[in-house]
Amino acid sequence: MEKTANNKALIAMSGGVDSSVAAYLMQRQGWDCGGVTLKLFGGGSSCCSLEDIEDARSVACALEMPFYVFNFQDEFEERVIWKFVRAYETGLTPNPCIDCNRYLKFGKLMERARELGYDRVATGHYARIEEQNGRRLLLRAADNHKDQTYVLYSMTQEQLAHTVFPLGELNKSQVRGIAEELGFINAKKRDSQDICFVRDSDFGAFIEEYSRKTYPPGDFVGKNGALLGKHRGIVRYTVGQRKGLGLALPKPMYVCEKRADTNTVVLGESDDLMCGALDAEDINLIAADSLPCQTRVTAKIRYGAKEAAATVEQTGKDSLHVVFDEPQRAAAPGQAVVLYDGEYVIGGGTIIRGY
RNA sequence: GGCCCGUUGGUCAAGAGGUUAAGACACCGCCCUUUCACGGCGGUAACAUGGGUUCGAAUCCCGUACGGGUCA
Repeated sequence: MEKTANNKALIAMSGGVDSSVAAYLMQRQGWDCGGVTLKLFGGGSSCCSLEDIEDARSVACALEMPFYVFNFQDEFEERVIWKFVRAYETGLTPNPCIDCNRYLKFGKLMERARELGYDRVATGHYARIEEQNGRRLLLRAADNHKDQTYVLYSMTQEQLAHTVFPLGELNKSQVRGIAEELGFINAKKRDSQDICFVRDSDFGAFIEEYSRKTYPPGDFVGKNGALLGKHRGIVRYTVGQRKGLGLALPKPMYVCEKRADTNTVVLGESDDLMCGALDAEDINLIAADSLPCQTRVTAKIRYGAKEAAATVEQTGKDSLHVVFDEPQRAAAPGQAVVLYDGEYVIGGGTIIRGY
């Protein structure tokens, strides 16, 4: 086992309960802790408000640990927001949380932490890290319901080696219980949800405002090409979407495909969304350097999706082909597919197409 | 002009004398959720109009209005 460089850990504190309790637990486990809140976005959204920063500061203060605020707005804008906007423009459905973890929390933040002499970064994610034969493995949280490994699949060995997830063995009510016991100001604060940088959940409006472009109306067409109506701009839809289409049709209709080149949105019935296989690129493997052919896994194609049995094949250095035992609903290009072997995260990648 | 058909919530659309007047889409609320979605639960909301027939009419009959078709 490699030696820990030092016992200093920097805790990423959002101002919420989870990361606050994470800070407390790290301290209790004997780490020499500092707390930091990342200033990621300047707009008036739910993200990084002054109040959140003050909540985090208050907890850090109560725990008598140094507290910092890092201004990562430029990095966040380029690596998360613009990427998000460009993805929507090209008809993809991005997951900004994954990029935020990848580039900000375990990228830029970790880099800065180590410059400041902190060997580890801790966060309030519900996930576990284990070491086996010198390899760091990522495991699902003990609380399956809160498990967040889906948004962490991109972590590298280097990142895992310098990360601690103190909440991995706990469930949410235990965490809230600890926060209440300690009298944390945010013990009862509502869990975060929605995209942190988008106000009012209206991300279509956000994209238009942010990119200073408008996305023109186009056609809704059926599988057979029949014109079904007009859509309100391609960025406002995602594969699998049912609500908000504004069409009165005899059966519930869903977005099956977005064709950015023709500004067309293809609709179909629920069954038309099922797909038995998908291709993924930009992959990251955690459990091994590469996959043996035809690996049996369970796979998730959305954060909240249930895992499904599948067989995966690595088709290139950076690509995967996944075949599901049972067809899956609405695989959306741009979302991640994450592969599991029981509790262990094998890896994952970005879906580029489903069949 | 004659004849025929249609007119149900914001939209589409069931209903064929006794229904709490379906369902879908939309909208609102809640739940779920560190993405976008899906999903679950609940809510608002309609029988074009006047007059009959009937114990009882969205459902049957007549007139009016509007829409569509057809005939010279």
